[in-house]
Amino acid sequence: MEQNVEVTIYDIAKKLNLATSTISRGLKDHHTISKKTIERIKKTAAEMGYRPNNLAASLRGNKMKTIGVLLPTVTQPFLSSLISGIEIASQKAGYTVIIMQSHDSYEEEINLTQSLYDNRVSGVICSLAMETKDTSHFKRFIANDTPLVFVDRVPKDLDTFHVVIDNFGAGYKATEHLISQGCKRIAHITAGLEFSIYYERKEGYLKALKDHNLPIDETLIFKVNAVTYEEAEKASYALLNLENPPDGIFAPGDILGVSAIQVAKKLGIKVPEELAVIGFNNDPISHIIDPNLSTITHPASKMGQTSAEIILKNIKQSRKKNDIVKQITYLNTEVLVRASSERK
Amino acid sequence: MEQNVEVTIYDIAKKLNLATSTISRGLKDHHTISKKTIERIKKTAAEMGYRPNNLAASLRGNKMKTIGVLLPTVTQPFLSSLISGIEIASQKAGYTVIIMQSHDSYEEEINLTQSLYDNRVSGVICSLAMETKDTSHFKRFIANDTPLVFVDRVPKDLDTFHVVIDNFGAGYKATEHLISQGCKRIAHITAGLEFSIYYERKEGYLKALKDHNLPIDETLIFKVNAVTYEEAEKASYALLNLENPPDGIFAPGDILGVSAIQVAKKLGIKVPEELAVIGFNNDPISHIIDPNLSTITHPASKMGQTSAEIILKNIKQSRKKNDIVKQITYLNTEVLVRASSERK
DNA sequence: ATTTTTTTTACAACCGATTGTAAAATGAAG
DNA sequence: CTTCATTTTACAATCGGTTGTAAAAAAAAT
Repeated sequence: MEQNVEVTIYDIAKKLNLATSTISRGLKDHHTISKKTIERIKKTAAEMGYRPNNLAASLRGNKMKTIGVLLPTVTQPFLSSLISGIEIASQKAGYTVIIMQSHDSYEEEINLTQSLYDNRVSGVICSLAMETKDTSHFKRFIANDTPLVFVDRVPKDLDTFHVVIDNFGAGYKATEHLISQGCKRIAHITAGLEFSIYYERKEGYLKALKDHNLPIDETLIFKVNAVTYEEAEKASYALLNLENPPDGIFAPGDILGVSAIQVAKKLGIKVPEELAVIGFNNDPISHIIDPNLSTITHPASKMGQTSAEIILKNIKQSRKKNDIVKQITYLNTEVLVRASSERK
Repeated sequence: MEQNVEVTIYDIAKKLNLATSTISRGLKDHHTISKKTIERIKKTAAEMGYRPNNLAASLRGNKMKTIGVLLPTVTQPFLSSLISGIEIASQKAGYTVIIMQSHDSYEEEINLTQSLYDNRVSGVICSLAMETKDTSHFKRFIANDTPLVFVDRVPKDLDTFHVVIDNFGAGYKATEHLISQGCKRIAHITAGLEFSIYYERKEGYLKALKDHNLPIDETLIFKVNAVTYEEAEKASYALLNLENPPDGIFAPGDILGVSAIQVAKKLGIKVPEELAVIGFNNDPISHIIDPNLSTITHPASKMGQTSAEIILKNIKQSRKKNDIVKQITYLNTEVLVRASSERK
């Protein structure tokens, strides 16, 4: 019966009559080890079924080759694509990805932040929980020189790396598109806290109205408590049942936009003729709904890759403090015109 | 300027004039440490900003408190829900989750398997890549007594834990439902390798036809190379343009079902009157498409939680070999009847 | 053949916590 | 005041690599 013992570099050293340091260096092609020895080492290592122990290797540097990812949830299409992007970039660099879900809870976020720290991750990528206002639980990483990237939902008060889209600009573009289709009364659904992504999208919406000399009607702005189908439906009914209903809706999320279309259909309102709708994110549902939902593309996977690359780039130069105090990377978004807003 | 040095139990020991072993034990309420001392230790630990080092703690046991998760991708709704379930159960137990994507590649799966091993994870949850036939790259975990759970896409030749649904039964139920709605010529789309989930669903379909004395028509069975919209569309056109077209389609995935509805609409075929459709998974798109797609529920999050719980339960009893050689856990599925298949 | 240079290998401390065992301190019983 | 039991704390090895430095071996130069 084969003993279930792990092969270590000590075993290889013993077998080859070499020092463990030689094995360690040989395994990673250190220049001070002769090619012949390297070959011998690698050959026997393979024969003996040796597998490196990342734990032991990481202990000295006090950092795992791991990137911690802290998100509200993993089930939203945008966020799962984000993970995918992070994972692809990390995998390439030989880094591993740890995932944690805050479920949009501030409390959980704090705990998970500690857990990531306790695991001595090399870097952290985070999209903030809906509830989070205070971000002092991240300071430990900064003090520790652990690269920290906020993506999409970023804090406004922390000097770190941000990877975002121009939410204001996107809101502006979306609204402008509806205006270009002849909309005069454009409704908007909003969510979240002040200075959140939704806040900025709303600001873009307001600015576009102003720039095109359209009046701002507060009754056309509805705030939901969460971006769910239930809340979305509530919002849609509220807006479409107004005495003076809108002829366009800018929904800052595809769930909201899809819901608007569904409710419009139920109420016998023709989309896009009587109501033009544009969403946000380009989720799969946006091209399933009939008519297909116009939307703003949100480069999820790309944002993930970019975030991971920033982490990786800022890991190495250990010892010396990094000079970059804050860096905001903006990725491009586009208006994707589909049937729900296109008036020929 | 505050020095950026990590606080260790050595620092606490020095400050309190105690041995590091006392600190270590005190921190985890070991019974051999007096309550008074425990309190003192915890208090100063907190004051000094001590945070445990999981790396160091894990080195001795040679296992991180981490569960490795290896999936084809993380962006499919079913799989992201699976992750969510795994993550919730793990988080509760103080375990961390590492995610890796095989992108349905056998090669990548082998590499990632090694990477998980090198990270000394406590357990592995895997849904196999489409391509994978040989599963010897998992033997290392078994030899190592690292709990291994396959979920959804499981191998047929490895003695481990499986968490699955009854694909045969689900295929049978789906088909039977269509029959109950009066369908006589039921088409089926299939995919994947022999003995895959799709294979079993097809077997269920065939059995249902037989049991209801319906003829099996091979022209009504279409095989796609991948479960994508492009392939789905191809399949739908092929089936619906047949000389003798089907009056029902059992699609073993919602993408396939949605596509069938879309193509039917384009061809002017009425759903469900002329064509009843049922999908599989209960993805979000299934209740966005008009008419809503009937489907088979797939308890993704529950499967994830169950998998994680099996891992956790089988981690502890280290040393002694586990007696359980193989265990298959079946979770329930249900036929979710919606408009796409309901004929009043 | 001897010295210098370069290549190659060995030694040993170190990373931060865990844990078996021994020792010391305290309390109870005689 | 002993003696024995119990509680509490300390010592030191251990986990598996990494790495600075010293030493040995081989190659090149004189």
